[in-house]
Amino acid sequence: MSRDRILDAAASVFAGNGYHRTRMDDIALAAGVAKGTLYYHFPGKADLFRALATEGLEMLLRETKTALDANVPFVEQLRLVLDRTISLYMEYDKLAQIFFNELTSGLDAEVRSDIEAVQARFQAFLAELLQEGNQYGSLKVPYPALTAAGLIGLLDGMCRLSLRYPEKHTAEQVKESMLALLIGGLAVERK
Amino acid sequence: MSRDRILDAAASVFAGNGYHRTRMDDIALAAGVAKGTLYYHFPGKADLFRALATEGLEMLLRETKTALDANVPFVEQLRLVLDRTISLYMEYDKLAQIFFNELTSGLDAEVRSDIEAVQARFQAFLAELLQEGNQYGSLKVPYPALTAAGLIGLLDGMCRLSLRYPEKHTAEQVKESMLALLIGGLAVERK
DNA sequence: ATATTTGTACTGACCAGTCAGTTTATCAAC
DNA sequence: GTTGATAAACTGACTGGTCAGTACAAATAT
Repeated sequence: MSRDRILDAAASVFAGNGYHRTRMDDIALAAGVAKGTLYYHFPGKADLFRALATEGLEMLLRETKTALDANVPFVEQLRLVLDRTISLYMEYDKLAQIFFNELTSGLDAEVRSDIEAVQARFQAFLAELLQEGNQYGSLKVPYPALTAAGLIGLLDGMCRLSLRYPEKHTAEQVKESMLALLIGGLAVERK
Repeated sequence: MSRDRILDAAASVFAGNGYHRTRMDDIALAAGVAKGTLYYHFPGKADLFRALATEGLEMLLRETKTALDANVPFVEQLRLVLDRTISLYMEYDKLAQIFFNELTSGLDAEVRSDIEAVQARFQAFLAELLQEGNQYGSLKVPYPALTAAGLIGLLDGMCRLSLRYPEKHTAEQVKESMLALLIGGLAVERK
């Protein structure tokens, strides 16, 4: 099916150039398909992007959830989830940056809200995890939703730096830094 | 000078609509100035945006640096800096989101790199602060640059959520959550 | 005199989206 | 298994709107 070829091509072209700098003609070219075919499968550019983004984010959510292991302490669960998320981010680097960043800007409101909905589900998933940690007494997180949003940003910021200067910071260091921060904070001593 | 009026207007229009959805005519209208005047002062749209972004980020950097107080423990210094940064973010909310997010996407490479340079200076400033904390034995941060990048993302993520749902999360809660995380981490117990 | 500003009209590139038409699969009926 | 018919998939030249940037003569500061 050429619909898949289109999505694949769109992924790499969007990833390489960003939403606005990507022309429908580019995608058609990359997919080895006529421009009209794009519009046969998708109502328009925004919808194509939406399909791509939502499917990608769903995948991230699914993959991350499977990393959970209920037979393990909460802090360890958090570690597993972050580990998986960071790995996925690194693997689908360009695309990940679009999901986490480009969404904010420039898209028509209706399309954006769809994508934000999926993003919100990922955030809610993290928040819930933190909340459970609170209940089981393993964590002490005053505002889980806020913290979940922060975690995503934290992850994004670190991964982005690591991707920009791969020779300076490996994925392992990202995981290490993040975990250290989450578990014990930055300070040497507990007051 | 109408150059300032233009920058002011550009700030609010860019902030409201994002870079791509902002027309030069809009800015001219908002500034109460003829379109030609825009081009009298700035070579083009991208340059206008660049001027705005770099000046804004310079301001952030300057303001944040003045929040420092050398006669105070490092953890407290960190608190001061974050406090100031979060306050500024909240005050210039729309603009801040552009600085932190829109920059990544859609801009021509030459313009973007200018802005990224200023952003990098802010990041470097934070990294240096962390580094000093390490040396004085107050902090234990394995990779200051990485952590600094993460902190910016963390801050951005939390502030964004707080701005989207102001009734749910106040600026104070953002500061509180962030500090709690940075000082002690999420976990209840130290291993 | 020079620098700045205005107003309006214009140009030209760019690009999302269209559409009339062609090809390819599907499936019956003889 | 060939024919013919109907739909599904695909094509690519073309259109139309948008918008950055230009032109320029006249007005107004400085």
